[in-house]
Amino acid sequence: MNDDIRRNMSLFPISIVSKLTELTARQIRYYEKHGLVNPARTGGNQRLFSFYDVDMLLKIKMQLEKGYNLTSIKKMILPKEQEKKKEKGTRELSDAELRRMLHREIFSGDKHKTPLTQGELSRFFRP
DNA sequence: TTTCTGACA
DNA sequence: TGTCAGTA
Repeated sequence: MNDDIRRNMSLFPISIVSKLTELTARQIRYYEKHGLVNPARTGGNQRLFSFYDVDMLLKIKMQLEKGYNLTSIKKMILPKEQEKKKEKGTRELSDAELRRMLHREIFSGDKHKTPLTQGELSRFFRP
């Protein structure tokens, strides 16, 4: 299995993505409506987000914190999304490492909350 | 129980 | 953007 597949494999529901990105489900759905992310759907019409989507949301959040409004961000990100999908990654990632990291992020009881920031996730694919 | 869509404030 | 309703 290569990185591209892993990156685009849909894995988590909105609740998980919400925790990972610290965005509300409302915001995530709103961004999707505006085409900033394109999660897959389950048979029951549930959204399934991939690492790619999560990374994208983290970038959006970054810009938001920089003071950009959604429409500016949309113009910045939508064109870039096309380029990125063409990029080729050859890095072999450690599944164990990735799972440990995700497990910590997803199931950590609010004790040692370590929110992900832009790049934290993508570094597993592009060292 | 969780998520989904649409709608109002 | 938060939140409520009515579903699936």
